[in-house]
Amino acid sequence: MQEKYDSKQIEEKWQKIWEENKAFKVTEDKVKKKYYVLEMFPYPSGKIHMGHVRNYSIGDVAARFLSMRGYNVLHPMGWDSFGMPAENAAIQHGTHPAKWTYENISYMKKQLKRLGLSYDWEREIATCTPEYYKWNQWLFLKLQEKGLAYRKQSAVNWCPKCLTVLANEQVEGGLCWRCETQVEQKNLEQWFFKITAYAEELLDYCDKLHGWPEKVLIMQRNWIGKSIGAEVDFKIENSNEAIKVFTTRPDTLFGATFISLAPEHPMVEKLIVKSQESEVKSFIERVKKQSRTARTEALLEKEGVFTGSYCINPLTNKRMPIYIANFVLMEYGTGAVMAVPTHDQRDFEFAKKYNLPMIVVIQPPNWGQISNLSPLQEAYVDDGIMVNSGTFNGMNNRDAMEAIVRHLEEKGIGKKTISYKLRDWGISRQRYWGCPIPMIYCDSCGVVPVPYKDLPVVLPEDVKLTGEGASPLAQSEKFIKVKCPKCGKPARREADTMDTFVDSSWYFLRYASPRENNSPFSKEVVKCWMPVDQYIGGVEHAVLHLLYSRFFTKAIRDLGLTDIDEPFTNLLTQGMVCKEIMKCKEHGYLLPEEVRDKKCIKCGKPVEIGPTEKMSKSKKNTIDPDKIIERYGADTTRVFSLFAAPPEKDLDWSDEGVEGAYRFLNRVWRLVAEMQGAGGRGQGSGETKNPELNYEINRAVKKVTDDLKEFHFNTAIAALMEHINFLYKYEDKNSSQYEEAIEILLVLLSPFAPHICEELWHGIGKKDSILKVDWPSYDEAALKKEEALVVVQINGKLRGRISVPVNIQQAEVEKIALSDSKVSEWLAGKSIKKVVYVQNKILNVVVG
RNA sequence: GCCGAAGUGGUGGAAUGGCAGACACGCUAGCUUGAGGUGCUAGUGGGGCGACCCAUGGGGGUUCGAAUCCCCCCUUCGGCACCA
Repeated sequence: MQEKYDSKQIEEKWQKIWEENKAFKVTEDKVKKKYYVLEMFPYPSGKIHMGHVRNYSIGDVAARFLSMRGYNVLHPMGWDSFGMPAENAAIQHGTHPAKWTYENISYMKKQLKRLGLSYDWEREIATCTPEYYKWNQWLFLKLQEKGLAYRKQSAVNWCPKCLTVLANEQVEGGLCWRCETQVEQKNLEQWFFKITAYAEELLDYCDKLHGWPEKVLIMQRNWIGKSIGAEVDFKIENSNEAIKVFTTRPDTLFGATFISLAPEHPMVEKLIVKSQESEVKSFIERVKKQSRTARTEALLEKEGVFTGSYCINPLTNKRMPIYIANFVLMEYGTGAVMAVPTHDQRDFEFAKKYNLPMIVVIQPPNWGQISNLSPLQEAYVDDGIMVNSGTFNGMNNRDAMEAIVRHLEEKGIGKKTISYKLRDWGISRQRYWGCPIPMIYCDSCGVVPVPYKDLPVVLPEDVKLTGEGASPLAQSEKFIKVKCPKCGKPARREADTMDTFVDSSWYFLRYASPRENNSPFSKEVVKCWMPVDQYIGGVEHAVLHLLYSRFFTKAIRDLGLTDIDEPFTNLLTQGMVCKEIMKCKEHGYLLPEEVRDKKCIKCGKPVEIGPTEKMSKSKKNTIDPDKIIERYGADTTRVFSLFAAPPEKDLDWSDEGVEGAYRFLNRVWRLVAEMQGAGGRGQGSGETKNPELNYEINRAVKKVTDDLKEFHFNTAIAALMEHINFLYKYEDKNSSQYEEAIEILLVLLSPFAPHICEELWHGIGKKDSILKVDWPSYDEAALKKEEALVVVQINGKLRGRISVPVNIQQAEVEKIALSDSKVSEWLAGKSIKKVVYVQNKILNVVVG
């Protein structure tokens, strides 16, 4: 064995051997229990970044650990390879998106292999291949048959930079999730997936996903946004029609004094009275020009205009002026709001501005004190007792809610209703590099699905990408022109492609049988592997990919293709990889090489250092994994990224920390190399075990095992460091027991640093791969000590430590403690009031 | 504004009711080395000569005992934000 640890040589050697031996190939197994470990597959953007390294290191340790514990582990990898960057690269440099994508895949795959990740590469998939996206199209057709994919005209989010429509989930604070451009509204005819059909089930199962972080579930629940209320009809004065309103506060109905409509409400036209016409129309024009973001900005001043029409409050029979208000959204509820200024802050502000009547209908418990405050300073939105509400007076408002709804139902003018914030998922994208939507438009037959036998609808290669105009596919005559499958007359293909989130909504199923070519996946094989036992990825997909995948899983189940309700049993959302930023007042963000002695090398001005932020190219605080692997090796890179912080927390990059991880592996190397150098290893027979070393071996096994089960990688590595520190100091290095301790060290460390452990494993004479070794078990008896260190407290303060035989009676411990000179000093002249003893741990003497 | 998470040495973090600071980084001293680096040994929360005292964002509480549980406040980060 070499004296010096040469990470590069070792890592290349073992990666080659593992590949040749197909060490990570996995097939279905009837005997072993399955375990499916999955990390979110990457978009092939060019190179992997530290976030990937962290994500995949976590997954790899989990996969290797479970595999050594006897599970049959499915651990696949692939590429989310449709998407805009490929198309943008094509526009800028003229490279075809396919070429760009496949080159990136090839480079990134090499990078992943250099990390020594235990993927079964025979299961690799790429969503941009016709073999994959054929099944996207197939699933689309199935959903369309079931009415879960449909086409409609509606206002949609348009990103002017990406030149495409975005789903609601892909707009973050009014900005495009990808490029942070202000999103605009456009009225377009688009394809939608009916995710709202699953709103209730998606919400319901949030309570059953015990293996998910509560944070993610809360975000999903909020996104679905269920609220229970009522729909109420407000009859329009001098008309037979009524305005339907959704309210979560039917208890305040007696206090409703006017109605607010969204500017887009379909009845607006009919309600405008001649005298108000010009004013109303100019208001609507003005509001429609505002972006949706501006309109949903909570700080925006509430504005409106009177239509001139009235409706009638069904309970009070009072006239209610009908207003159009800028803050009412057509997409939510019915696009019409019954305004109760006394018990809703928005209505309150609106009513004050336009001098509209206010009637208090819920009395706060402390009414006596605040009744003097009239006129009201703000709306009272909490619970109380009903007043000014006819026969409902005196009831508590919670009970009144139900009573009033019942009353409305009896009169046939209202009903209990549930409303959701979740909208259907718009999936049409006006871009080239995506999965074509398999639909045909025929002047005679209308919208016609592409027959299953004609799948896949292949992306044409001859499209010129300019970044201008509408869907690039529309420009390809060859693609667009098609015969109608029904009547044979000339027809046009759909020119939009699917949102790439469609591709990633079921890829985890494809891994089970990646080469299946009669269906998206083999039903039987999927049954063996699904659901994913452990899913790992960034929290940024909390309501994007993770919600879409849940929806797809349920829809696929209802197509009869599986019987799985939820795709991911356990979810780990890892934190971001951060590093401090460096900034020069004149030159902005600086790379480390642009800073010398804390000064900018361009202008010599002092550089501001910190705070730490998520690594990003624009902030110039990234670290290239290639460079770290080149210098320290994959094992060090992996160990550092797992040791520096618990997986769900943000990780602060530290060059010194990497050095520390490297030092640790070097210590492991030297320790084993020295054992070899010493030549003699113990005979093993007839030796008596050293109790301290025996304890240490079992302690390490237990600690690392327990920590790995909980994904506490940082403390597991710390335990291994303690183990090696112990072995460095241990004197009898020629015993077979010491050799056992070394073997245990290598086995326990191997999921984290597989290459060095494999090399050393063979170095100490083992013939089989360390991958095949069973995870060690520990001897509970060895962890029982004969003596226990009992801490003696007096009034809760530490006053002494005594060593006692384990499990002796409290009285005995007290006797020993009280005879301890230090303890007795503290007790002199005091009377003992109480003694608390926790076995083998602590003795607390309470004195007066 | 609402919801959530977090706040512990110079730093990353450990301890989820029982010895606060495991492990690592950094720093200090010594040894090794021609030197630098590496490696090894020892030390390292603050205060005090000391016995000891003080310390887990701040304040209160529960408990024999609180970083940990409860209440109030402060700060930071994340998510949602006119959703009727």
